[in-house]
Amino acid sequence: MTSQTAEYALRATIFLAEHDADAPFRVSDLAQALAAPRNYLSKILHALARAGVLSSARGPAGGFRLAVDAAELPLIRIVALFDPVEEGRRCVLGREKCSDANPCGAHGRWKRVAEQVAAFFRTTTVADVVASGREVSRGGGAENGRRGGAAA
Amino acid sequence: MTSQTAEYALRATIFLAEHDADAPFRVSDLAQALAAPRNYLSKILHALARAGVLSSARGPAGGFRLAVDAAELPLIRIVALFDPVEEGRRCVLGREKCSDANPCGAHGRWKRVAEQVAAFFRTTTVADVVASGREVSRGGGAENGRRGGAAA
DNA sequence: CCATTTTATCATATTATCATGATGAACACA
DNA sequence: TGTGTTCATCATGATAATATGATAAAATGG
Repeated sequence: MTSQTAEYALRATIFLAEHDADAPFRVSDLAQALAAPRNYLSKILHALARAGVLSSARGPAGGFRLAVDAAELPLIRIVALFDPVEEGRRCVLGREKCSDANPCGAHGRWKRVAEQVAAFFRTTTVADVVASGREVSRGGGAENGRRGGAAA
Repeated sequence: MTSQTAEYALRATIFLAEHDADAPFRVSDLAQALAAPRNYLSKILHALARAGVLSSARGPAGGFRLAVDAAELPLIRIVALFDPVEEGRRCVLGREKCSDANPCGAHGRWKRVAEQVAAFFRTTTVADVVASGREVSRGGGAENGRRGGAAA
């Protein structure tokens, strides 16, 4: 449904929102926490930073952090950077020109479903996901912290 | 949402259901009608035949035709041959183990949407798509026939 | 049996996605 | 200034999806 790349981006952003700390997170820490390839994730994080979703800083005490309010950050803003979400409403049958005016046989039925998918990404914010996650992990949590001062 | 391959399969099957004729359709004719690569489509049609959705015959007067009642043929049966539809209900965040018991923060919201998508493929039949297509093309159709052979 | 028509299949090319390793460039601090 | 830390970027490889071209195998009709 979404590419591996977009999933890494989502998980990284959500992780940063969950662990809002004083210090930013390094790529290595994020890569380990998310079980994602380090340099690959680096490129993704960079793209998120360019898009204004994250902020990045180099050098000691550098790293990535959330640059916007998680409650004002719908998932679509993250996913759309990597996956063609608008085309997500493309024709199920792959017809180039499938529209309300010139619909394929599945158009009406599919449109309703596709709109639900689009709405999910548009209306769900990172804060929503974080809240749902916390709500559920009552008592089970244990999400290891991993971030010392300089980690040693 | 679905792979190119699955889209070709859907369109080919629907085309055959729409143009139910005396004579079967050759790969070349289908490829041209669908604007799909010939040999690639051939493999796809073969897979559909092996799965019992189509029947195939070689030699002169050979080709492909629908092997089952279009009204008894849900789209899932076609798509599932090429795309991992069951995993389509996988976690949006790409977490390996995301379930009702151990959900990610987006699980609840996403589950509802994913179920709608799955239901679309399960409950929509090829006959439904054909019917919707006809209903719409009142007066505009012009779907060029292209098949000399029998047709008439 | 032979020639023709068609599907079936194989070998290979192309492209996009996913990933790794090496190097460059900014930053902090002694 | 210099050294080490970190992000930024480049070059390359691995893999799967998509596609093409050539050939084999079945069917049909002479």
